[in-house]
Amino acid sequence: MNYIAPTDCPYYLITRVSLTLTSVLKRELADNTLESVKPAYLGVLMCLWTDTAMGEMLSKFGSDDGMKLSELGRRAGLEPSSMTGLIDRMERDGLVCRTDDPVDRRAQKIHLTEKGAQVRDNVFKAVDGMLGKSFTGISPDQMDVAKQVLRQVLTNVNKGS
Amino acid sequence: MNYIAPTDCPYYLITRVSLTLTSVLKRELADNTLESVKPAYLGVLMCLWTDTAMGEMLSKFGSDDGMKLSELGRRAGLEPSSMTGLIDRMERDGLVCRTDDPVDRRAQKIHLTEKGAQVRDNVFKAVDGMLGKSFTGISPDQMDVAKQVLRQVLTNVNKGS
DNA sequence: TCCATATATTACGCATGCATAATATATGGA
DNA sequence: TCCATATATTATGCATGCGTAATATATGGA
Repeated sequence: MNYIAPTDCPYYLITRVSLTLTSVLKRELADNTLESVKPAYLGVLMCLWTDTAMGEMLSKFGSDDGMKLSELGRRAGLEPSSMTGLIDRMERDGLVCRTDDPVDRRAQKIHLTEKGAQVRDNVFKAVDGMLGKSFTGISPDQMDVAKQVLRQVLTNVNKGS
Repeated sequence: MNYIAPTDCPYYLITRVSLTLTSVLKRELADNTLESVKPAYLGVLMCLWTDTAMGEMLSKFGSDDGMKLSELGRRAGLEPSSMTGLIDRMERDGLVCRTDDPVDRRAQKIHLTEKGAQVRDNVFKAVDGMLGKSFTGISPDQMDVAKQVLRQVLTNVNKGS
């Protein structure tokens, strides 16, 4: 019969969990009055928050050089063509803004807006809430193995590129 | 600094692996001259193949009652509103067809076409290829733990619904 | 200086999924 | 029989990502 239960197929499990976690995150964000923050914004926001923190640590208060759209895409793991729409939506939702790169006229710099910087702590709360609710009943050891497996998949597939 | 490496965040890992596996599967399907089979079709096809096999085992050769669109959605884990477009595309690509349900005039029955039945073995080959390439270097024990973790997430989140 | 090549963005179309609302049909009582 | 409620599908719009092609700008030699 060759019948395979869906929950035995790793592909089914992973795609389903991915959608599920995104859905839970969306709810957590809404519960924290963060309707303007979509799950897909996380990668970009993390990069910009980290970058800003780095800048402050280096005593460059208020400098905010911004980050190139292409560099953001590389760090967040998204194709350039996916970035345009993403940054469009984030700009529409008031979290970031674009400026021309003063050095490279092909490029744009992406900056956090004041709002984009302020939502940081609440977004972390929402993410923690999502992870807490979703991963209850799972031991740290199990979690480690699971993460290792997922990392291995990324390594396997990216080996050729 | 509160900096978290992307590969330490389970959410990042899972969403990334989900996209990666889908991309690998798409390539495998293309390599097996199965351009008309999109990754998203898998769930529905599996249900219909299984159902047909069951029917044959019960000596109902050629009966093919088809399966209700709503029932397919339940089994594949998709919302009804996601099913319309999916079945539209599968019909466009020649893998299934709709007929009216003779018993329930609200419902439609979805049937495999001849092509939809024939691609079965090659689709299994493509899925096996995708899993093989993606999960090399992972022991059965690790795999079991990973699957258990993913199942637990689905259980945790669906508990309330 | 000038061209071939590389890089940064954007434009467009497609695939997938969800939520909400509309429509048609069933179904279980009053 | 008739209505309130439930179920099956579809229509619409949005979010997310990808691939390909077009456009603008950089850059490293000849």
